Amino acid sequence: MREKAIQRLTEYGFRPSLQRIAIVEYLFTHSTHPVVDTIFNELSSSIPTLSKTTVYNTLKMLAEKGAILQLNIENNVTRYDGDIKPHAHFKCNQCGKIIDLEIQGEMKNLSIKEIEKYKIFEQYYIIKGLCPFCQEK
Amino acid sequence: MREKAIQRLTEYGFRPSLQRIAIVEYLFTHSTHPVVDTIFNELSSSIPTLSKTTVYNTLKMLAEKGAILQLNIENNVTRYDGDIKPHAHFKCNQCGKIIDLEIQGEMKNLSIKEIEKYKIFEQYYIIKGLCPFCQEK
DNA sequence: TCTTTTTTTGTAATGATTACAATTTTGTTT
DNA sequence: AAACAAAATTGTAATCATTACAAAAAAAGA
Repeated sequence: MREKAIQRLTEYGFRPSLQRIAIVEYLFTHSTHPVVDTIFNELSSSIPTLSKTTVYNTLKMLAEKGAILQLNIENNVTRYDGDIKPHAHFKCNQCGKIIDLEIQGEMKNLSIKEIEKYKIFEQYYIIKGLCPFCQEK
Repeated sequence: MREKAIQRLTEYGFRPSLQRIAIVEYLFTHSTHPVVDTIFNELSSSIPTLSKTTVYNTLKMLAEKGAILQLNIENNVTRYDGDIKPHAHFKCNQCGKIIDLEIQGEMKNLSIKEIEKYKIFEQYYIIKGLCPFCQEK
């Protein structure tokens, strides 16, 4: 997993520093759409000098170039995802849980007018509503 | 447009108060994905007693029930959209502009596994990258 | 009209994110 | 290797959108 993290970093033109590798590796091993605070807390034990600013900056930087996905599902927290294949996220308005929904077939088949003129770094689909469990109040 | 706003409100079980009508009507007449501040400022002249909290609360409430769309494209501002047909938004990482991208064909054709178990209130597609203009640096 | 409920309002607090300058680390050149 | 330059990291302080809360106003019901 560490190797994969290094590969992702270099592939997108980032130097694979200790901190960056740890952050990307964390995303690869936790498909939980973690927030900055969680990532920071989890990594602090292995990298005691780690600064939260570094986590913020690194994630932002990586997302801007498309090396990871920045998910703005709620309006108060930013979540991150190491899986950059286009996919969908369901947010339950009741219990707040965020569920990955698998998309069958190619999401790229969405025929968007003149999409070839745009250079795409990130893309994702957001669905909000009530999850099966919360529907039975 | 005022009538359409009232209709949208009652349709989703909200009482059509002066403030609510104005807010929804603003969204209907401005497909610019406005932020709370803009809406508040624009409406203040016609409703001098309007409170920003009302704008916040109203928009949040309406979005939670699917009467309008809450767009969390950037991680620092929430935008709103009166158009609740599923559609896509492109955010240019360079110039920051948000562009509506028309989707041809039914977005609902996205075959998501077990989607019928979920009750959907809001859904939208987000694409980030470089717009045609910014690509020529 | 009186009472109850709903909506709106204003201020104060919260908390995630960023700005910034200093420090450390890494890479390069002589 | 030492010295220098560039890049990355760190910590603190500031910013600012959003929410909490309680009071006031408006609307609905009796």
